[in-house]
Amino acid sequence: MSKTQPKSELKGPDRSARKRVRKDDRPQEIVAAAFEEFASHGYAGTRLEDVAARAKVSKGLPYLYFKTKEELFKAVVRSVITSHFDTIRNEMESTTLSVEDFLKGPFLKFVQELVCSRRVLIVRLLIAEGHKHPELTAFYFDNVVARGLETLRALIDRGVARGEFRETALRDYPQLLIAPMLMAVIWRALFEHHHHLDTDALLKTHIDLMVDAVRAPQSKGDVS
Amino acid sequence: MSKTQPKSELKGPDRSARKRVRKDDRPQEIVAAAFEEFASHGYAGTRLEDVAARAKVSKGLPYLYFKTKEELFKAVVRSVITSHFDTIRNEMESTTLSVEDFLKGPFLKFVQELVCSRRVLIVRLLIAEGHKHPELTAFYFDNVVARGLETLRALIDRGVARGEFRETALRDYPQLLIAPMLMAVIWRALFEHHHHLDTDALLKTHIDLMVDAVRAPQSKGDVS
Amino acid sequence: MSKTQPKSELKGPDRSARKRVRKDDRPQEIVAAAFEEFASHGYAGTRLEDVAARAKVSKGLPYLYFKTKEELFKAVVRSVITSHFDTIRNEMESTTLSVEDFLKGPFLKFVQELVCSRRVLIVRLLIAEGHKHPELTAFYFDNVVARGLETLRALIDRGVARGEFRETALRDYPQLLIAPMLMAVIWRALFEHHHHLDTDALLKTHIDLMVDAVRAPQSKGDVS
Amino acid sequence: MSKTQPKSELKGPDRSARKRVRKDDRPQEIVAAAFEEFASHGYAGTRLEDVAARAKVSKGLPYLYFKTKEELFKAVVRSVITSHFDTIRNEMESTTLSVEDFLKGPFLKFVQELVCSRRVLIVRLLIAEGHKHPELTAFYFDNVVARGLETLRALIDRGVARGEFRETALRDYPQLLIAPMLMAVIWRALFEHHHHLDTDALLKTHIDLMVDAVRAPQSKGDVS
DNA sequence: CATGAATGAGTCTTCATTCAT
DNA sequence: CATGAATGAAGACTCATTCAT
Repeated sequence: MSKTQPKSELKGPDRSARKRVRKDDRPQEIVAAAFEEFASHGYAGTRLEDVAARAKVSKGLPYLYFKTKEELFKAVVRSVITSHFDTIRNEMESTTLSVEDFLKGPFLKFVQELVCSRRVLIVRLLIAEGHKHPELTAFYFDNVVARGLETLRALIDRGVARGEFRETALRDYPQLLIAPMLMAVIWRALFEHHHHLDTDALLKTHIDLMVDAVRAPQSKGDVS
Repeated sequence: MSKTQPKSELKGPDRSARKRVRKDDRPQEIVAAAFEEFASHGYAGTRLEDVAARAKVSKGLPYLYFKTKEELFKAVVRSVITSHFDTIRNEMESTTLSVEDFLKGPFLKFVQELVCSRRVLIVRLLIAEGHKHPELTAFYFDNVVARGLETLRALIDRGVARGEFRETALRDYPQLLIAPMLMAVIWRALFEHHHHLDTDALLKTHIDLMVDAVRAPQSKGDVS
Repeated sequence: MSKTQPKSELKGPDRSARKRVRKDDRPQEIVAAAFEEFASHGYAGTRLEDVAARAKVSKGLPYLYFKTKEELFKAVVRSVITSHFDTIRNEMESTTLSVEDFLKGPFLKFVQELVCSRRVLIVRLLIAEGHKHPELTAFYFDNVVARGLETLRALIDRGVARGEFRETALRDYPQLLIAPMLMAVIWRALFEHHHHLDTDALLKTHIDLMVDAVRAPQSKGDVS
Repeated sequence: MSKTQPKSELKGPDRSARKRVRKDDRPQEIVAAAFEEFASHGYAGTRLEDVAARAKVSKGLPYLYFKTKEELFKAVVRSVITSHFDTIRNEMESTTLSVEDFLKGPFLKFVQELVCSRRVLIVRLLIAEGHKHPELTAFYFDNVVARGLETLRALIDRGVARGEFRETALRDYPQLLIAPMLMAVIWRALFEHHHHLDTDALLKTHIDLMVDAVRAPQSKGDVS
C-alpha cells in the first residue's frame, strides 16, 4: 500500500504478447541479445533495458535468470566460449595431414572464419573489460587460451618430429600463430571504415611466412 | 613578468609559488591523471571526480579546460599519440643499417620498450572504446597507424631493393610486423597473472622468424 | 559517452535557487526532513526522494552526506538520541528534592513533555525497525536505555536509603517507571483518533500509584 | 463428495491425498506464513514470494484468496486478534476469585503467556504499520483495546465495590495495567540480546505494586 | 581563476501483480 | 484450481555537469 505499491489503475499495452515465444530458451535469447549489446557498447555502456528490448522481453525478465548485470555478462562470455574451440582442437590432434598442410588448410580456414564471425567480438569485450572480471578472465584463459596454445605447441612439435620443421623458438611462443588474428579483429572493429584490410589474405600471408620461416632446410626443395 | 616570483610574499610562503609554477601545465596534469583513470577503468567506468582527485585539483577544474568528459578523453588519446612515434619513424627513414639489422636492432628495441611502457595502455583503451569515438579513431589511424604502416612498408621495400629480402606479401601486410605487439599488450593486461609471458622474447622471436621468412636466398651467407 | 551521458540540451527549472540557504547545516536539514519521513512511513516506506523534497534539496544531495539510506537512518536516530537525555539524568543525580517530590515533579514533567514531543517518534521507529539495525539498537541501548535505567535505579535506591521508600522489587525493574510512556506514545500514534487519552494524567496517575506502592509505612501519615 | 478420496489413484500415490486434505485450510496456512514474514520484516519488507514459499505454495496462489498484499496483511492481523482475548475476558467476568487474586493469578498468567507467545508480534506490527491502515487499527481498537480496557475497568470497579480497593484514578487509566506488557514485548524484541530481562518477574512486580497501591487500607488484614 | 556544493537525468534492481498454461 | 514465467512501475544510487562564492 501507500508508496510501496504501484498506483496504476490502468495497465500496460498488450498483455497478450506474453508467453508467445515462451520456451526454456528464454535465457538463451537474453544471453544472445546481451551479447550483441555488450559487444556494441561494452559492459558499462550497456543498459539492461536495451538488452531486454532487443530480446523482446520486459525490463525485469533478465533478472529472473541472472541475478545481476555482471552475472549476465559472465553468462554471455561463457556461452560464446564454450565448445566452439573443441572442434578445431580435435581436428588438430587427429589429423593425418602434414603439419604444413594442416596449418595452411583447416587451421587457416578456422581462423579466417573465426575472424569474420560475430563471436570474435567476445575477444574485444574481454580485452576491454577482462581486467575487471578476473574470474571470467581465468575461465577464458583456462578454457581457450591455455588449451589452445598447448595444442598449437604440440602441433609444432609434431612438425619438428616429422622432420617438416626445424627447431625454432616458435614452439615456445605459439602465441605468434594467433597474433595476426588479434590484429585482424581489432582492425575490423576500428579501422575497416578508414581503410579496407583483406584479413583473409593477411592471415594466409602470416601462415605462409611462418611456415617458410620454420620449414626444415631439406624440405625446401619440396615447396614450389 | 610571467615567470618572475610572485610579489605577495605575505600570504602563503611557498603555496602561491607552487601555484604559479603549476598553472601552465595544469591541463597536462589533468590529462595525465585522466590517462591513468581511463586506462584503469575504461571510459564509462572513469569518474571525473577521481580524475580531479588524482590530479590534485578540485572537481570542477577539469571543466575549465575540457568542456566534457569526451573532450578530455580525446585530449588524453591525442596526448599519448602525439610525437611518440615520430622518433622511430625518422630513424627508420634515415638509418644506415641494413634492414635486417634495423629490424632486429632499433625497431625491436622500440617495440619492446613500447610494450612495457604505460602508454600502450592507450591501445587497449582504443580497442575498447574506439568505435564510439570515430573522430578519435580517425585521428589515431591517420597519425599512427597509416603512417606507421607506410613507413614499415617502405622499409620492407628497401630491403627488397637492397637485395636483402625476397619479394613477399609481407609488404602488403606490414601489420604482421606489429601484430605480436598487440598480443603482448593484451597478454600483459589479462593473463600475466595466470601465466608469465616473456614479451621481449616473444617479440624477438617474431622478428627473427619474419626476417628468416623473407630473407633473400643468396643473402643467407651475408648475414653474420 | 553515448548512453552514459545525459542527452538533455535544455536544463532544469531554476538553477538560481541553489546555495540560497547554503550553510554547513545542510546535513542537519536533511536529517530533520528524514526524521519526519521515517517517522511517518517507516524505514522501507520512506523514499529518499521525498526526504530530499521535504528538505528542499535535489534528489542526489542526501547522498553527498550519507552514503546510503541506512546511513541516513542511523544519523537520524543518533541525532534524536544524542544529548536529549543528559539533562534529566543530571538533574536526577544532583537534585536536593526528596525522591517522591522529584518523581512527581521534574521527572513527571520530563516524561510528559517527552511524550508530546516529536522526538518520541524515534521510539516507534526503533520498535518497528530496530531489529533490522542491530548496531543502531545497541547504540540506543547503551546511550539511552541502560544509562536511563541505571539512573532510575539509583534514584529508587536513594529513596530507600533516605527512608522514603520501602524495599521493593521496583529497584530491579525500573522499566516499570517507563512503561506507561510507551503506552502513551503508542496510544497517541494509533488510537488517539478513536478515543482520546489524557496522557499527562495517565503518566501522573502511574507515578502517584507507584509512589504509593513503594512508600515506606511510617511515611504514610505524611502524605495528605 | 467433498471429502471422499480422490478417484484417480494412478497419478501421485499420496500426493493428491495430501492436496485434498490441505485444500480447505490453504488460506490459513498462507495467513500463518504471512504472519511470520510480516512479523519478521514488517509490511513493506515482506515479499509475497517469500510468504508463498514459506507456505509451500506457488507464487500466485495467495492472490487467489487475497486480492492484494494489504488484504493479506489485514487477514493476518484479524486472524491473530480474533477470539484469543475472549477467553480471558469471560474469565474476568465470571470469576469467583477476589479481584486481587484474579489479577495475581489468572490475569498475570495470561499476560505472561501472551508476552512469550508468537502472537504478540502482532503488537509490534501494529505499532509499526498501524497508522497506515486506519481500518485495521480501528478493528483492533474495537475488538481488543476498547473491550479489554472496559473489562479491566469493570474489574477494578468490582474491586472497589467489594471493598478490596480504594477509589483511585486507576479505573480511569486501566491502560496502566497493560503498559508493562508493551515494555516486555519491546524489550524482548530489541534488547534481549544486550541484557536479559525476566519479563515474568517484571509483570509480576508490576501487578504486585499496583495492587499494593490501590488496596483499601482496611483490607490489608484480609489478604492472606 | 578555483572550488566543491548542488543538480537531476539515467541506470540497476526489486517486487506486487497478472495470466497463459 | 494451481503454477510460475512475465510484466512494468517504482525506488536506491551514481555521476556528468553547473555555478555561486
